[in-house]
Amino acid sequence: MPELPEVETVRRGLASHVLGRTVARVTLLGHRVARRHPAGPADLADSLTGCRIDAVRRRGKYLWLVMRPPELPGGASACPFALIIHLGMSGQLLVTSPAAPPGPHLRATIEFSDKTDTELRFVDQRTFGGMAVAELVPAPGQPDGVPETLVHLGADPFEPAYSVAAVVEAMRHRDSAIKRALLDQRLVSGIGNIYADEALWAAKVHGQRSCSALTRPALGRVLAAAAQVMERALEAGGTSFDALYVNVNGASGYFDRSLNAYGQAGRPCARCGTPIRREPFMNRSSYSCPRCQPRPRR
DNA sequence: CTTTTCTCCTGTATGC
DNA sequence: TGCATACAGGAGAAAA
Repeated sequence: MPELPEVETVRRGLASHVLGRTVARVTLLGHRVARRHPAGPADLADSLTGCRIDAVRRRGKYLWLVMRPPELPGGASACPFALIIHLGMSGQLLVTSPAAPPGPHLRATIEFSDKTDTELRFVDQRTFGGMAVAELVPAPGQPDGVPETLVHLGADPFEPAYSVAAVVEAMRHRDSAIKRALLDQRLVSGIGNIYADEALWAAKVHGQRSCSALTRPALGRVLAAAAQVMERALEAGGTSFDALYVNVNGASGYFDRSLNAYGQAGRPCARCGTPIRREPFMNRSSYSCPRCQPRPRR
C-alpha cells in the first residue's frame, strides 16, 4: 500500500524518466480514473496534450507533475499547472515500451512526442487511485507551489516546511486517538496504516491513547519515530507485500523485512519477545506489542 | 466546527 | 469442488 516512502520512490523514478518530456497523447480507460477531475476524462486528456513536464513533486502520498502548456500563438505563455496523481492502494506508474501488453488493470497511458519508444502507464487494480488537473498556488518550501485542491494537506516529514512542534501543538488539542491523528493527512501527510503502526511500536505508545492525554515529549517521540521509519523505508525502496506496490520499473521494495509490528501478529516483539497482537481498528487492523504498548483504560 | 462511520473497488485467502 | 465471507485500505462524503 503506497505511503510516503513508496510514493517518493515512484516520484524519483518518474523524475529520471519523464522530466522534460512533451505529452503527445493521453488515453484514459474507464471513467473512474478521472472521477476527481470535475470536467471529466476528455477534458483531462485534452488539457495535457502538448504540455511539457517541468517537475515531479510530492506532498504526502500525492504526486503531481508540473505541466507547462505550449506557447500560445503570438508568443504568450500560459501558467504551469499540476497533473495530480494519487496511487490509492494499488496504483502503479510504469515506464514501459508501447509494445508491452496492456494488462487488465491499465487505466491511463501518456505518450510522448519527444521519446516514442517509451510511455507512462497508470495501472490500478482496486481503482482507488486517480488523476486530476489543478492550478498551482504558492506554498512555503514548495518551489512550484501546491495544487489548490491539495492545500488541506499538512506538510510531510520530508519537507522543509514540516514542523514537529506545530504538529505536536495541533495534536495536543485533539480529542481523538493518536493513531487517528497520525492517519489524518491534514495534520501530517504521508502516514498510512503501516507506518502509523511502526511509529507507535517504536515510540512504545498504544494507538488508542488519546492525543490530549499524551505529553508533548511523547507526541514528539511518536512523530520522530514516524519520520525515522519512513526514512529507513525509503532507503530500502519502500514496503512491498505482493506485486501491488512496485517502482516505475516494476521492482518491489524490501522494507517488509524490517517491519516490527505491522502484519506481525503472533510473532515475537523484537524488543521483549511478547507475541505481537492484532486488534480491529476503524474496520481495519492495528498491530502492536501488548507489553511495550499497553492499551489505555477506558 | 469536530469526530466518527460509511463507501468506493477487486483479487486473494479462508471457512463451511 | 463450489459458494460465501473476510480482508486489504486512502480519502472524501455523509452522518452523528
